[in-house]
Amino acid sequence: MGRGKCFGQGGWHGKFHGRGYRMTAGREAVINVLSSTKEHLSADEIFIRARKLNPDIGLTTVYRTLERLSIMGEIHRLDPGDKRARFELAESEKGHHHHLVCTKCNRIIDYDDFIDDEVKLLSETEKKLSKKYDFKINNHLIQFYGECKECAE
Amino acid sequence: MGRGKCFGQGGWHGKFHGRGYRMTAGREAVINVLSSTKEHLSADEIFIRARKLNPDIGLTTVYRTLERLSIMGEIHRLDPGDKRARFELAESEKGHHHHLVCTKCNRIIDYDDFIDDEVKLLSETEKKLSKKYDFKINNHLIQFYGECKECAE
DNA sequence: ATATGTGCAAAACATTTGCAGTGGT
DNA sequence: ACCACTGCAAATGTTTTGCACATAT
Repeated sequence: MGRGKCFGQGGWHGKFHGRGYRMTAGREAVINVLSSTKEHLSADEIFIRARKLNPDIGLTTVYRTLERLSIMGEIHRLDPGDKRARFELAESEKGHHHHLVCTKCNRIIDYDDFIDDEVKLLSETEKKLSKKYDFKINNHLIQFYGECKECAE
Repeated sequence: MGRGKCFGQGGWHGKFHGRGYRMTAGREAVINVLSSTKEHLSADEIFIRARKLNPDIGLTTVYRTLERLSIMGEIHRLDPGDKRARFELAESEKGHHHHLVCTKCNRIIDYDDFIDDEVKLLSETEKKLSKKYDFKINNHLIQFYGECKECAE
């Protein structure tokens, strides 16, 4: 998106501005938190870390920023078994991967092994399903559930 | 509850009894609700329907029954974007399928087309992942997100 | 200038829990 | 008779909302 020299790192300013939204200190803090970790953080955990970067930020802003980013397709929202949503930067930022979810401790492990075959099959399936169900597919979620090695009994 | 001489339909009585749990009127109502629909109902929706079968049932019992059934592996818990969990009988009861989730209206469409290729690839992947991450995989969730035809703009 | 973004406190919401009583085995 | 199960009401924890003010463009 060649739009000159003066927009912030990662083009975030442009991503917001281009859609009629504004880049603010609060949003920057949330994005920096998400950019600097591989963990899958909840809104509250993001809030705690973001406050270190910008002590003025409120939890409400974190929620609203996450919603905005989610609508923009820049983050993915994960809903594991426990009832707090978790968030990660979308694939365009971090590389495509799928998840192993531990049903005991709720840990989420990313994997990107064997992804190529999966993605190939999935995109064929997407095509067929789109046609058959007249459904516009934007995204997919692949998760395996089980017990991680720490939780194995 | 007249269950005749042996164990009730579907062997539910036996499934509970065999694990040291009891079959009760409340549980029967919840199971009958789940058995008689293809929809993905929330706890509250199950409660409303179960109350028609058994007016004495309480919402708490619905939640506790769903948790029990989930632990027993008899139902799957789905966590779509909105924040209420939804439930469906496990594959052993209903046939294996995957999901299309509409991000506008939260409708969930089951599909079982093209499932064979998917399942084949998935079970190979499961094997490799289990070994590599020392993770005991019990289940998987495949969902495509997008817009259903009613919501297409 | 102006509409978008914000923090705060209160509300909304699904889900869980404590407890005393009920009921399956 | 025993202990799992129950409903109720209250508690919990997350996410949302109303509002007056602040701020990016």
